[in-house]
Amino acid sequence: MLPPHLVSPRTLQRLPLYVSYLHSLPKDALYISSTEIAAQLGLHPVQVRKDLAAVGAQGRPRLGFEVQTLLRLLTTYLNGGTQHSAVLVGMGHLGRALAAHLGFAHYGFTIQAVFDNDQNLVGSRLAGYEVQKMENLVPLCQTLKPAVGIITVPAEEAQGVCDLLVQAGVRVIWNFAPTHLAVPKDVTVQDEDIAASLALITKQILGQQPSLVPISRKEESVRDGIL
Amino acid sequence: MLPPHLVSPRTLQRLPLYVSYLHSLPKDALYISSTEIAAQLGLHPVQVRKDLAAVGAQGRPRLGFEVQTLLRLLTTYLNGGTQHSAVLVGMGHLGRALAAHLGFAHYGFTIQAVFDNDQNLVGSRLAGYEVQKMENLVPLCQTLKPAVGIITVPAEEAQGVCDLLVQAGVRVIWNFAPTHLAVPKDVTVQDEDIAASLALITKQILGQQPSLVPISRKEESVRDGIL
DNA sequence: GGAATAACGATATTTAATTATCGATATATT
DNA sequence: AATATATCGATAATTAAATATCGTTATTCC
Repeated sequence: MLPPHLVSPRTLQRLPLYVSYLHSLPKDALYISSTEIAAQLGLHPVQVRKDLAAVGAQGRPRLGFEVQTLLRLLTTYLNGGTQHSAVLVGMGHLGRALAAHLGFAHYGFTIQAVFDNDQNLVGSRLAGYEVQKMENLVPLCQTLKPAVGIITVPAEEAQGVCDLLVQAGVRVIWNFAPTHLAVPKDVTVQDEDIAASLALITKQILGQQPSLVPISRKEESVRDGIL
Repeated sequence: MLPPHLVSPRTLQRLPLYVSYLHSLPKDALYISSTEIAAQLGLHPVQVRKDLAAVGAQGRPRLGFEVQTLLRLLTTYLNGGTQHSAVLVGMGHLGRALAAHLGFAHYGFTIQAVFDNDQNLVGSRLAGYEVQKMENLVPLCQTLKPAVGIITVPAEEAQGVCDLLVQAGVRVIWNFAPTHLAVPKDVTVQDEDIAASLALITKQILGQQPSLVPISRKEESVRDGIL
């Protein structure tokens, strides 16, 4: 019943994809098969079954998986049943987009405070949050104890902001600045590197790279049937 | 001399990381070793050497790799020596952030046109681009023939925009909307899924997932020495 | 009610990616 | 000039991920 304690990172990253696909299903759909999910998402049916098994889902022969049960399993697994707290530093366009987006609490995150060093922004309300001045960052974080610090400042300022967050006790950093951050080894940084994605895109354009979802000999016939 | 024609996706995604790290080096640094790069970026030295070898770099025993040569090899490999064209649809906060960001042409991309369906935005200049109305999308794309279509509209509108881009002949889609897009099989979609990243972040918080950069038995001593 | 079948779940195989090992080399040091 | 050593580059071993295979099951159709 309980999902195994170690789900591979690759599987983990696909889980939200299933959630979004399940949401797109007509309301009266009771069951969905791994075959169908795979065909729609361009994945391999066996991979889908393994991914779903990882969160403890079980299907029925000939029918597939119960949609609502599956959704529940996935979402509770993904946010661990609890809401996580975060602070966001840098209320430029990217920061505002993220703040508004994550504001949709169904991602399991709650933004507790947002910061910026622009005096014109400090004190104003953006995306529903009152922008705090940078001087408040360390003291506020020390009391709020956010689980994550989100960095959406220019590359040049990112390391400084990171240091402040670390100093304030934040141990997980989500870095959107296009630069590498040095942190103590008990702190983890997850880089959201657009350059890495661009690299893939570029190779897609040049057609020199294999597709991200490589088509195997066996699957070809299946995929041909999609469209 | 010429880089091998197939660089693995994982390697490809790390290349920009090396670029950014090399840029952060002091100007008078002539050589850099894979050992040092690995230590700073939290990677394995062998992996770094293999990655660099993939773009044709060669180092010197005891010294490492010539910084400037390495940078040149990486950047020319990454953008294939040419500039790529793109159009961007959706000039909300995310769209503006991307437009401004990619405007820095050193990513090898040129944004040819930006679109939005908000009449208040159409005609205005944002991030240096004059916002076009949606009606212009298909005809403009047919003449401009952009290599990539970037989608930064709300999830509900993404499929419609995607269909228009496909109709206009765009064959590579970079999708920032949190939804899965259905496309003909000669079109590739790269999803920039924030939910997938969030999934990793959440597991980081819960401490249930292995680190993204797992620490091997052998490397532990090296990493301990970083800080 | 019985046969046909679509889909599951478990196991095995294959492929990709990472990490380890080690000889060769060129620089620095004595 | 000789020696010690840091680093490379190549190959081998390991680990992780994806895909294939196949027996089982429960539904549907006859």
